[in-house]
Amino acid sequence: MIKNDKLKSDINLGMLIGQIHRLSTKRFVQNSHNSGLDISMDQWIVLGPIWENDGVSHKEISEYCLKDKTSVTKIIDTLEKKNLVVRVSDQLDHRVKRVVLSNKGKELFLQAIPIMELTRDQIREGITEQDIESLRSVLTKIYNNLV
Amino acid sequence: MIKNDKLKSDINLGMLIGQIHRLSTKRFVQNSHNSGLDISMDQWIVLGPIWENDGVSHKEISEYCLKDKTSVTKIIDTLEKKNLVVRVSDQLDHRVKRVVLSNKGKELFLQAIPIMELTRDQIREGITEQDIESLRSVLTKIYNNLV
DNA sequence: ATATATTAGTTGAACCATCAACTATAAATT
DNA sequence: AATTTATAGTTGATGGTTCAACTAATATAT
Repeated sequence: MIKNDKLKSDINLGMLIGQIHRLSTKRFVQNSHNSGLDISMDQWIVLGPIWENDGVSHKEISEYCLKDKTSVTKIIDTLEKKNLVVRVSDQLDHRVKRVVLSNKGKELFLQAIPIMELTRDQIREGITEQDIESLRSVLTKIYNNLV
Repeated sequence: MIKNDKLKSDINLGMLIGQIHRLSTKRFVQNSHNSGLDISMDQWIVLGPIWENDGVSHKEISEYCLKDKTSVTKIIDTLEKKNLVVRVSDQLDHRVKRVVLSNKGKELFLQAIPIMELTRDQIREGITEQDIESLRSVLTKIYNNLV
């Protein structure tokens, strides 16, 4: 049953991607926890553009992180609850909200950088730069098929 | 800042994988919906081993699908609510629960197969078999680093 | 044979994703 | 200038993931 085997192999590829997504997220959170940091993968991802560009809007965060605006709203809700960021209304366009890092947020982000690097090294152990580039290339093709 | 660029590129790779995971899931659900089927990606994934091997246990589903046992419990909860499967206690080992497809479940699964194939074709458009094999190879290495 | 450890599955809480419907504001149309 | 349309962000509902703690049953050790 060639057809069935094909189907199965696709399913497995999809499950592989899903599992890697889950496991790498989990590994980052575990590494953070082992260093006494309380941060989730998605919180880290959303903090990134705020760190790079203090006062960036939800929409910009959304585009940068490839996340839905609803998800961004909710992650910023929890970041705000944890006093890591503050929302500020734009003075010119009252629809947009700009997000600013608190000192606590800056501190956390700085501490999380080496954790991210550690996680990357664990994920990439024994994998060549060529492998990574080939991975990135195929993933980009798939991404473009889906966008 | 070589170091920062490296970090950024890793973040992007992780976000790319996350986004592909989300988008392909979304595409499958949309395609299903367009054909009048009500099924999520994870429900489809869990139905797979039950279809292949009627009466398979939670643990076996969990291993096959690379999903946590908690997730499996909850997905089967919703499958059962939708009358697609039934849980049956094992007669020898009273800890294990075996999951059986209902007729409605069989019917849905059969209808979903072409949807999955369509989704695969959309995802793989313009991508060679070699690309896929190289993708699978690198993903497998990453997976092994994380397990 | 009894005590201990392991295994299979469940529950509740916290977080994230998606959808649809919503508010408020700004931009475009006429 | 008034109406319509588009944009930015929020809310509530449903589903999936993880963690930690739990129940119930089996397997192991002494």
